[in-house]
Amino acid sequence: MGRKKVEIKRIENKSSRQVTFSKRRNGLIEKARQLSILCESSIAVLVVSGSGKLYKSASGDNMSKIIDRYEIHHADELEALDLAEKTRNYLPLKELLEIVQRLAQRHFYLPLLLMKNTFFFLFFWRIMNTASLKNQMSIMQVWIL
Amino acid sequence: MGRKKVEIKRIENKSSRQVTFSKRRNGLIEKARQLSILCESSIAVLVVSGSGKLYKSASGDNMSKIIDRYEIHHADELEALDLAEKTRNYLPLKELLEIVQRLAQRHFYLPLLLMKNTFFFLFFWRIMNTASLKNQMSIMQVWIL
DNA sequence: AACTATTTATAAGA
DNA sequence: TTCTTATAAATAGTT
Repeated sequence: MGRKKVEIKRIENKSSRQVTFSKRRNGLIEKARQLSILCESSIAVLVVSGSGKLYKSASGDNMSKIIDRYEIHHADELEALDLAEKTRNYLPLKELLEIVQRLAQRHFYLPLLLMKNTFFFLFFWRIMNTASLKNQMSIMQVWIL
Repeated sequence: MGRKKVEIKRIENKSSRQVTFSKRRNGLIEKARQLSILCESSIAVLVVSGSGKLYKSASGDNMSKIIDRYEIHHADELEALDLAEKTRNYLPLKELLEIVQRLAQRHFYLPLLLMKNTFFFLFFWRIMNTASLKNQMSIMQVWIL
């Protein structure tokens, strides 16, 4: 799609890498916009450059809603919902914590679990060094006012 | 890029819309993969079809990390960081709650705020009927064990 | 699911 | 950089 065929591998020259990044990033976002309109769909594109700068686009719906949709469809969420099902039968706290810890290795937060007349929030904070993760995990019970 | 030039507007014919959706969706994800490799970047693409089916791709890094990066860069997060700045000076709880409530209309959760030697989690649960949102919002102080 | 005429994207050059 | 243009790549309509 240019004067020469390019191999898909890291572009070593920094300035051509930057030029290509800019061109193709715009191209990608434009393609997303077109697909969104042509086929009535919602599309989120998140691009993080090598230097950490973020470029984003959301077409058809806003970013938060598209990401929410992702979270809902996420396989691990299904696991969490299954967990919610189990907890309705008063899963022992120990087992609950083990499942949470497994999920915690991948996610920032976990969804609300509704048990009897009480909401439980399972949450944790993922830190750079996960060694002390276990100690930073908590389960909190919240009563609806 | 085909036998005829197409206008960028909703394709009315359902079956050609589906065919185009499939072709262009694959094209988009392939473009994302290429950009990721050529320019050493991380790219997430989330596509929600008209019927609600989700298609996703993450290149260069995993989806959770890219979305985390988005959350960090998110404008509202800047607002939250600004909030964190303010709270270092012990913003009255009432004002804090008002800001949280504003943010709460758009987001499921809010980031960790680090204040003094304590972590505060600001969080809420967004429900279908947001009428009673205020009552379901909480601020919790968590001590690192 | 392939094919191919065309349009579109873009690599290199100006 | 921004614009141009030759060429590769994507894809619309067809089979």
